Order: sequence, then C-alpha cells, then structure tokens
Amino acid sequence: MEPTSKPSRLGRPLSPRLSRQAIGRTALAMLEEEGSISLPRLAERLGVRQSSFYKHVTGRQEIIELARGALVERVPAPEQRTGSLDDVIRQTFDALRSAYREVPALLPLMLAQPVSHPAALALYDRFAAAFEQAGTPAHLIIPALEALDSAAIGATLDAYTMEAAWNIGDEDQSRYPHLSAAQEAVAAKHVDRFAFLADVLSAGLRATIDDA
Amino acid sequence: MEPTSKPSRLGRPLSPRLSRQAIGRTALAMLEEEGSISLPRLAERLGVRQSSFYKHVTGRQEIIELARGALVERVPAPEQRTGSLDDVIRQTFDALRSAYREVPALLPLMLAQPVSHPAALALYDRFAAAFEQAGTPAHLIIPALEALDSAAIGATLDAYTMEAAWNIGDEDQSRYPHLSAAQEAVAAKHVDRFAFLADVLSAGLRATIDDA
DNA sequence: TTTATTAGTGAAAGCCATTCGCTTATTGTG
DNA sequence: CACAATAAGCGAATGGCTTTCACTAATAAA
Repeated sequence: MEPTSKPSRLGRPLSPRLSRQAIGRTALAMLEEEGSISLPRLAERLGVRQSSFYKHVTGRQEIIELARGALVERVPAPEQRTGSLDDVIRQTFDALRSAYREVPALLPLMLAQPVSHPAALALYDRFAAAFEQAGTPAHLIIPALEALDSAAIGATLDAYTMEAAWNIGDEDQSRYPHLSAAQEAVAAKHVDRFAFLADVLSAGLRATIDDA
Repeated sequence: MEPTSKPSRLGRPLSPRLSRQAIGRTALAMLEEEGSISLPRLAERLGVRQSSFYKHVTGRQEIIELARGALVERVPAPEQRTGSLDDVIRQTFDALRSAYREVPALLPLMLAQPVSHPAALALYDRFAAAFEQAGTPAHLIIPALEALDSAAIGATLDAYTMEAAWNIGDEDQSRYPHLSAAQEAVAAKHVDRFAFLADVLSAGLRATIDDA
C-alpha cells in the first residue's frame, strides 16, 4: 500500500505538503516564470488550496519575504578572507546584481516592505564583515552597503523596465533632443552600464572612505 | 439658477469633473496621505464613480503614470546655464531625491512599469542637457543619469522602509554581529547617508567620466 | 435640426487575499 | 494506552479590487 502521497481528501495529510521554504522557493519560481505572485496560482503549483497558506504564514507580505529569503539563499558568500576594499566593493555589487537580475519582478515587491528574513540579514552581515575586514570605518559600512544595494537594484530595474521605455517613440525624438542624442550615443558605443556603475561606485566609495 | 456644479445624476455633466491632470494630482495626494492607490477611494475624492476613469485613462497603470507626471511637475529645472560637472551631479541628485522623499510609496509602483509620461521624459531631457553642457561625453550621459536616479531611489526607500527594518530586534543582535556593530556606529556618528551618497556619486562619476 | 461624440452612471463579472469552522493526523501527558 | 491538545489540510464565504459594457444626457459638428 502507498505509504504517503495522494489519497485522503480531508483532514490533516499524512506528510506535510507545505513548508515556509517550499512556499518561498515556489513563489520565487513563479515570479521568474510569470512575473507576479497570486495565492490561487501559487496554491495550485504546490498542490494545495490557498487557505492552507495561513497555517504557515501570516499573509501575502510574508510570502514575499520568503521569496526574498529564497533569492538570498542563492547568493554566494564573499570569496576570500582577505580582500582589498576594491575587491570587496566589486564582489558585493556583483553578487547583489547577479541575484536581482534573475528576478527583476521581485524588486518592486521587495522594496515595498522592510527586510526581515534571517537569511537576508545574514547575507548583509557577511557583507558587513567583509567591509570591516577590508578596513572600512565602522560608521561607513552601512552607508556603503546601501549605496551598493541601491545601485544594483536600480541597474537591474533599468535594464528590465526602462530599456524599452526611454527608447523614445520615433516621432517624439525631436521632443527630447538631448535625451535621444544621449540614447543614440550610448547604444552606438555599447556601453556596459553595469561595468560603468561598478567603476563609479568603486572609485567613489574608495575616495569617500579614504577621506574619512 | 445654479450655472454648473452638482445636480443631474445621470448623463454627461454640465462641466467636466475629471481630467488627466486632476487624476494624476489626486492620485499623488492619495499616495502621500494614505500610502496607496485604489480606484474606489480615488473616485470618491474626485466626486465620481470609478467607472468614469476609463473615459480618460486605460487603467490603473496609466493612473500611476499620471501620478509620476504630477510628481515630476514639482521638480525644478536645473538652475543655471553654466555649471561644473560637480554642480550638475549634485543638483540632479538633489532634485530627484527631494521629489522622491515626499512620496516614497509611489516608488515601488513607479518601478514596476516603464517611464512614458512626457513630463518625466522632458525632465530627463533637461538633466541630459545639463550634463551635455558640463562636458560629459555623450555616451556616458544616460549611464550617469541612471546611476543618480537609482541612488536617489535607493536612498529614499532605505530611509522609508529599512529604517525600522534592519534595526534588528534586540535579542537577535548576536546573530548579526557585524551588521549590528555597523548599525550602532552609523547611529552614533549621525552619518548623513544622503550627503555620503552624494559625495560617493560625485567623486565616482567625475573620476569615471574624466577617465574616458 | 439632426447626428456623433463625449463624460458621466450603474450593474455586473472575475480576480484576489483573508477568515472561519470543519476534519483528520500527530504529538505529548497522565 | 487512552486521550487531550495541537497541527495541517479543506471548503465556503466575505469583502475589496480592477475592468467591462450598456445606458443616458450634454455638447460639438454637419
């Protein structure tokens, strides 16, 4: 006879079908594939009715927070024990950007609520440790992290949302002459905006930190 | 007899009660005061039923875009004709940040969709002109603007959302030692995160632009 | 004057998040 | 070992949301 799995339509199932981790991971996958989260569809994916979520979670917001956790799980720890400030800056920026770029649709949801998932806090803690070890003054660590995080988020959203957007409609080019000229120039030179941002942040952070 | 105003429950009203501008401005006000937009409540504010919106607008998304337009209307044009690159950088960052800080709740909504409002494009065009005039190479204007915009958005959201957030729960401080140490240090020194970001961007952008 | 268009209304459809009472399995206690 | 307490599902219902569509009355055009 079947040990676990499918039968029994009513009452507690033989083995649990949900867990906070499974919810977070599936929500993240749904965001990647469909671009949004809805509880009915999420429930369907997990072979469960929507009302079941509330045994594991207080509501939609917490599911988004679990998706953040699932995303953060993918970010690798900072590499080596000893790195220059430049290395740390670039590794941090790179790690954040790589994570975000795979699920841009999560960003607007994430940004609408505070960070509370332990895995996310732990990740920031690891980054803070790396900055500390690279000699950053304690009072500048958080500002530096915020700068990198903001830039990574912004760059991801720009690539995701804006790309098509301020590619201005052909006939309207004359309305925004400076903008469309700049647009053409950046396209012609295939500027790597991500590398540009990394350079800006590295130069700016190093200068400002050493100044202090 | 009353020339315009209230009577007539059915059919076209004597004078129009809605306009795209009014919708955008009221939506922005609602975001400032209530922190979110809903069409029923927006309709109530405007003395109208929700279905009326669809005579002026294709849907919720477009209303958000109109709110972006209303926000952008508040941003002053770049000051003087001739400014150093540093001036332009700081004025741009400042203008964006000042606008965003008054309606942080709009940011997650804005970020979920492309920029299409003419006033917003016109604003970016003015910024592009200022960079151009300050001698920025054409292919770096857009990347520089994106960097400033991202940073302004990130700084605003950090102040709005995170403040309470990675103020870690007291008992959990030991779980994130580096983060909470950094948190204490930044609090003790009253670091002005906004000024820090402005310095980082200014130094970084100038270095990277002059390099090219 | 007639006709077309415009800007409102009202009702309804369909999605969504959330709550609650119910059922069945598991866990802990005397 | 019985048996209470708890845990994890389900089903149904509520209330909010966006959007659509047929309607009505005022204005603009022919």
